[in-house]
Amino acid sequence: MLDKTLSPASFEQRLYEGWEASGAFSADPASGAAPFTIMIPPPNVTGSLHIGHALTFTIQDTLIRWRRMQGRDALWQPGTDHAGIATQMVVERLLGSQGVNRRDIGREKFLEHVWEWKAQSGGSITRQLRSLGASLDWPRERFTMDAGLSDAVREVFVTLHEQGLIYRDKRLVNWDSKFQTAISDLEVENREMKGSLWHLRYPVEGEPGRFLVVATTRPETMLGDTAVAVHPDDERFRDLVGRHVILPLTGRRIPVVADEYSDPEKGSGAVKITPAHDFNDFAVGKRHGVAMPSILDAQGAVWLEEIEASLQAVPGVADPAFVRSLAGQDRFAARKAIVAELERLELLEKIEPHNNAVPHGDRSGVPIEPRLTMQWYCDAATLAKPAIEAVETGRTEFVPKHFENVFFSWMRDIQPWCISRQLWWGHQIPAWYAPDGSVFVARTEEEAYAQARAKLGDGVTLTRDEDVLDTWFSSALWPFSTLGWPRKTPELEKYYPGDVLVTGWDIIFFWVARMMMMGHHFMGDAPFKTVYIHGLVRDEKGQKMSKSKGNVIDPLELVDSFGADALRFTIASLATPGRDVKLGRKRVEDFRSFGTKLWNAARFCEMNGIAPNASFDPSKVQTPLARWILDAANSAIAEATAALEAYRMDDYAGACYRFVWNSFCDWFLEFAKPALNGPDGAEKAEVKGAAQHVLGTILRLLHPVMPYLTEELWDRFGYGAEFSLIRAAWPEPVAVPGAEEARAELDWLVSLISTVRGVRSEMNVPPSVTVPLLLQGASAGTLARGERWIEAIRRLGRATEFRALAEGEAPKGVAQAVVGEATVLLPLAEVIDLGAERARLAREQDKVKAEMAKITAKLSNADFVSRAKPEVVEENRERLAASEAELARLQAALARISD
RNA sequence: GGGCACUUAGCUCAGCGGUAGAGCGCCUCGUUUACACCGAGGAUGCCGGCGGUUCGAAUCCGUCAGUGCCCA
Repeated sequence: MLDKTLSPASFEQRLYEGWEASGAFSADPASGAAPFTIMIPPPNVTGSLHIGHALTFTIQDTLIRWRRMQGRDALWQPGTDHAGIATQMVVERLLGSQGVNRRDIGREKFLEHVWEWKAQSGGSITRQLRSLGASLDWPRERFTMDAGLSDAVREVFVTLHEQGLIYRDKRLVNWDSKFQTAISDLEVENREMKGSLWHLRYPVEGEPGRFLVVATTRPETMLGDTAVAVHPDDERFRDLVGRHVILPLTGRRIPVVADEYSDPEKGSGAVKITPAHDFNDFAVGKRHGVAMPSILDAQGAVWLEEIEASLQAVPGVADPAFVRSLAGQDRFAARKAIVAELERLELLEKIEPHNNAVPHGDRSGVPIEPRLTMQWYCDAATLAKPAIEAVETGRTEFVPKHFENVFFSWMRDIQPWCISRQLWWGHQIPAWYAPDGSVFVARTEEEAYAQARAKLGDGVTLTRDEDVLDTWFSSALWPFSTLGWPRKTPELEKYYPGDVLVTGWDIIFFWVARMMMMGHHFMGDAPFKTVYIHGLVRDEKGQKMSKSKGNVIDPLELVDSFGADALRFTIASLATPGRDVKLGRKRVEDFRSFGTKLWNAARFCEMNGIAPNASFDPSKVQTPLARWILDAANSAIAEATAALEAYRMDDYAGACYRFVWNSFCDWFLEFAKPALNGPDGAEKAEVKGAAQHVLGTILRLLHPVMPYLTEELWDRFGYGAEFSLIRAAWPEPVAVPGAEEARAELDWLVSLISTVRGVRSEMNVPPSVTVPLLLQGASAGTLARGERWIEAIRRLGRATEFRALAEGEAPKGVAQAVVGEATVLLPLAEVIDLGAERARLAREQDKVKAEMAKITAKLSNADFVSRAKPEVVEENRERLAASEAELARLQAALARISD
């Protein structure tokens, strides 16, 4: 016997372990079944499960479970990425708390600590995913630093290098001065900051007393200025182009150049050019061939080595001693000192308040410093081409489609991808340097030495590049590296390309773009056919969840409180493609009742001896009720399947919800009660047969989104062996004889009962009062139906009998309502207020009249009749006729009580 | 500054050319033996504004306004 209340905690863990132990999550490369593959976008190994994960993995698990039930050989590839910066940061902090600095213990020792950390606390997310019910193929779990995946990384690096698609270059990078490494554009977030615009006076050479005023948000960088740019059309500065100004403090003589980058509307109209510390200035500097000295070191402190030689004393303008005093000062301290010095020299024209977007490292939180360094780059533009083409030709499709624009705009303007990172944790770059600076890129050190000896002779000593690769470099290979590439494996053969990548729109550039670039280049095909983009989870007010705001909700806590199924069903119901999901505890609490409803319906079935019956044949059913519910189940199956095919989790959940609650519980079980309470016989047997069949269908239909509850009921009822629902067949519509007539009959019955209930409620008839239903103008068919359903009508319509109004019978004080061709009279002389009933009927009439007026207006429009589709015109004619008939019946009803 | 999305019942959102919907909330009623995480009934909308296309527009097109996001 099922418990009176549903308690998910009592079975979730047991079921998960049962599935896992039985191998239900495992793909089988040897099977002949068509594969269905989802590559988990590998979460960060340092991460723990947050609500955004719950969203994305619920969607993925729902798709995987559904396809598995459809008989596909489902592979859902689990694993984590090694998260270079994040992991190194975590371990450094840990060591720091023990007073250990990584530089003191050295690279090797430090990496031992990282692996130790990983073994102990890394990947807790994979354990947490289990409580969500995620049916990942755990024995296949991979980590981007695994040996196999590392081989893939080396292979890709060397190959791309050989092909000229990976190269070293000295360019500006986003430098994170906290972690002292280059980071990607995508790891930079712009923060709107209140700052200032400093207007600085640069003395014009050869014209004492004349200044060119430049406006800057970063006065400290002026030490590295090598030009001033003005707009070529700007009359104010035309005579200065080609001449020079004296850079204050350093005394350097720098040219005034004409460049369209300078915006005459902004600031003073003249802009200082610091090529080594600003991306725009870098471009201007390149155009004009000026020097590019760096003036900050890796920590963001003033560094004079590259400008020392050019320092020159200029009375009242420049003093090398002051500049030297700045050496080693932090960039922000230096700013203060420089501004003060300029002010003292009266070279500071003014300071304006100014808001600007300041780039910050998304992990370090410190302002990013553009820095000119030698790094490894990947020619992303070349790799992007086939990926762009795949989306253009529809070989890879985005759902929803408009996200393709985001993808295109990024991919078509993609910059060289800086792939080296000045970290210890990650894939060390397979490049070795000879003392003469030659670079040898090879799969192994031996190979590198072989190359080096061939070129430089025996006895050469190589040192390996200290840097590691961007974590995304290895994640980009995930769709094939996890399958064994570069080895040719059965898995690679069978599961590449995958079917769908599921991720949020914020990650299009990271996973989607890079996986596509590498997939096309190395596998000759896109890594997935569909990219399903979902939204981000926000709080109930639509705000982004963040620890600092304190508005995060913990999915594991929600699972504890309401069960994994409730959380999953809530997420599915709210997951409209591409739209952000506003989610709070309350929403999950509300949706929990759906699981309870299903549980109780099952419990009712159990109490009535409804049990799995394999010999039940839905094509043989006779009763309208069985036919009707089986037919409705067919519709639900069709709707749910279509919704899943279209990645509409909300529609899928909605279709299940409506069928279970509104069709199965509200009407079917209620209509079944008389038969179930009645004597054994063919009718009862058939109702029970239909009930068990439909309950089984419901469990299978809901399993992808509510795996635990459905499996528990499946097992308890004995629809199959323990833990077998996960592998049960996805329901298919069954042939139901006489479905159309059954639908007509049950629709009529529902309409009759609803109408009677409505009238009673409006007339304030207490439920304890039961009355006869007297039919005026009812057809023989209707009367026969009433006969058949008398028990249900009594029970649900609070009626004593259902019969035709006798000839000459004229009960006083009736409430009336039109149902189909008939009018139902409820004799309520004792309880009814005739005035109220008249008013009610008049309101009904008004409604019908308004409806008629609308339709009449349409039909009397000649253009409508001649131009609209014939079936639309016909439909309106029918509706008008129906309304006219209803109005006539209402008028008759009113007349009946008017005297 | 460029681009994208959104604006429908009190709230959260479906619908995207042919009778305005759901869930939650609200109001009324309810010990009918599955379920109060329930049942029955009810109210609530110039579908952001203005133009246009169309026989017909919440739905298509322009435009304006507001909101959010991405890129610069």
